[in-house]
Amino acid sequence: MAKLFALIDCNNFYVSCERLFRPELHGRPVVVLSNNDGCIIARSNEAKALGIAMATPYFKVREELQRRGVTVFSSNYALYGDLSQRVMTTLREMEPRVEVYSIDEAFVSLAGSDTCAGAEQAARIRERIARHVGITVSIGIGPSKTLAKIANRIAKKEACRRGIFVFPAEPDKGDMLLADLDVGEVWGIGRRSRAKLARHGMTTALQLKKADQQWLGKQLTVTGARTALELAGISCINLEQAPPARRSILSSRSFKRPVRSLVELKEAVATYTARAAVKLRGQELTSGALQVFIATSRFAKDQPAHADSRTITLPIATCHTPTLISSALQALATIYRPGLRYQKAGVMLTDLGSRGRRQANLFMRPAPQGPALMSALDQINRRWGRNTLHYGAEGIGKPWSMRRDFKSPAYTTSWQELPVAHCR
DNA sequence: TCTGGGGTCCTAGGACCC
DNA sequence: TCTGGGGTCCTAGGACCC
Repeated sequence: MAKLFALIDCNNFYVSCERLFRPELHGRPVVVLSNNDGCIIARSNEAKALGIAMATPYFKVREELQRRGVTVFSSNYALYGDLSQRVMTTLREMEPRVEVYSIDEAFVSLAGSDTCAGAEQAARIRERIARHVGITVSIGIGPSKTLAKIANRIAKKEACRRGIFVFPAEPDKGDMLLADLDVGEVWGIGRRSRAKLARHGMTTALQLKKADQQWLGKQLTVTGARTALELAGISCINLEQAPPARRSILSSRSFKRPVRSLVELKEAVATYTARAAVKLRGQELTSGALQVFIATSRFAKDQPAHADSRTITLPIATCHTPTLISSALQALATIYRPGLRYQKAGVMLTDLGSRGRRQANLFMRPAPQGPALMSALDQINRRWGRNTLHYGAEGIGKPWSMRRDFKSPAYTTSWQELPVAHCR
């Protein structure tokens, strides 16, 4: 059976989420910032038209945005995550084979449909998500995931496509599209690979498609060779309906302002560890090793730069927050250097295993009250809000915690912040 | 003052074993 | 006056994605 994929991608997703509750912002320029209000990571079409580039540092354009009447939001992941789930649920009601690829994208297998039937189904999906959730999506269809991605770009860019584009089956038509596409726009070809290919005179997707497989394997490893096959319509990347087991859990943040003292660094590391542990338990996992890292700013050229990390293997795989915090603080103490201006810290949990079957340690016994205590803590925080109960080690004032000056309310996930409709 | 966070996969190279 | 070869496992670093 011939393979056929659709890529469903939410348009300007974070901006669309914010606009759902601020309808007066339709037709106006809007941007959403990354954590710590660092960079611009989502733009409305109007903002794109003003020439605001993706990933621009906010502080560099703050005044310009103000002058041009651009509305600015801090990231509100509680809101985006919730709306993402609604989009995916709607999609699953219509399609049996769905791979959720990111917060705003999903692949669907249309194997067995011809492209015509596929396009009709895409129109129904698009209409239903708009009606049920209020989010507009674009849909690209192709014989491989990579071509579905390219089709999606075209669906989004060319208004005449009405949000849906099928990659043409006729080879010459397809090649014309690929000849027009910068190779750096192809899924899987990043900045480095693009530069490398350019050094060999290859700049378009069509050239990549026609490149010699062996040569590609040597230059870009097997992944690059696979991408070329995908461009030729030979599907090499399968639909992953069940998400693969997680291999690591990371919690890290930049600070609002540089941190010098070990005391504050300890608070931050304890906070991130506690947050990672909540994620760990949420997925019924334990961690066998933990890595702590700290770094100064990459951009402060006049300051001494330093970055270091330390990995600790835990005696027993665990999801017990106090155990993890004490290991993390131990690791931190070995890498901290006084006198530096640290900009960022993080904690990564690795060597993850499922909670049910973990290797015991002959010489140690897990704290008997641990699991019950952790689950009580998680329940209380789920019910009453994330910081209802927390560890003393996390600190109280947290003067280092990230900047979020323009955050919208948690409209859909907090009773206190529900929008209120006024009737007259 | 102010430049995100959370992931995965692949490869090279070292350690170690027989 | 010579320093094999094959295999596995682990880690660090590079590259990519959204």
